[in-house]
Amino acid sequence: MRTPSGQMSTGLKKGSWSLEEDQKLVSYINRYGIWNWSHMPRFAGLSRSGKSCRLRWMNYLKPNVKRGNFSKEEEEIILHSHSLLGNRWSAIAARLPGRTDNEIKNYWHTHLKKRGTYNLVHQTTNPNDSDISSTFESSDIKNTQCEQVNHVKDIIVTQSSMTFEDEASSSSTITTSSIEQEGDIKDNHYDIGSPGTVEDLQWFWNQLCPIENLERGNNYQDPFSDSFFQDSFHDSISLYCLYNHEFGI
DNA sequence: AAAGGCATCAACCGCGACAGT
DNA sequence: GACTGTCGCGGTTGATGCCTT
Repeated sequence: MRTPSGQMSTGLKKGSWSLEEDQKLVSYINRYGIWNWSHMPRFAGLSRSGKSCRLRWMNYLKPNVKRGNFSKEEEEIILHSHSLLGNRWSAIAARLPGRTDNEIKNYWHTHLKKRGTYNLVHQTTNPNDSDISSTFESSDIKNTQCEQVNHVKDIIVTQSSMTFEDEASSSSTITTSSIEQEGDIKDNHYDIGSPGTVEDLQWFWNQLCPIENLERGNNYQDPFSDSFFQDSFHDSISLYCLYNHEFGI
């Protein structure tokens, strides 16, 4: 890792953090909390930039930061999320409690990037795992599910206003005119509830992921274009919530 | 054992978004 | 609207350890 590279011209230290610096930062934050990253280092007795302190805290010192190897489940979530969100590491990190965007980004570049897609991993590491793929054995089921996803797409595309609350929260709130017409809505909001289990999300991701859909064959229509996913508005969890509401999956 | 290449990952940097003045 | 300060994000760097020759 980076070695302590002495003092900058500004008098700020760069490079790896020492144990003493870590202790200073942790004890200061535990005592006074985080109030201003720019000014905090001086009060904490650190010759570091605010940015450096923030990064150190967020990626290493924060109590709930999870260390160690990624589990298989985490790996799959990263692959799925990346197929949907691209290099939006913070958004991906939001799906993995305890993991930081930096850690996920590093893990992607060092372990997952070369694998390409979730499907490749799924096939190579779970040759006998048929729980998800078996869902698509019947073309009728495929078509029905594809139609359902398309229905969700249509709703989204035709909405003039639609907002999602913080995806990390346990519930999502949607404001849409068509849902309001169909559901029991109060105050123009519809509480969808929990997005569901990991398995539910995996299934839904399978529905949405354009790369996987293409790999399933020409008769399986890609419900969304690539450009659709480039819009950060169309978050996968939120889409799943909407789908869940529409079809009660 | 030594040298060179490669992989890993903590940390840095630049930029954009946002809020306050 | 312009300016300034702060924060967060994503891309990149570079020191270290491991592996191969």
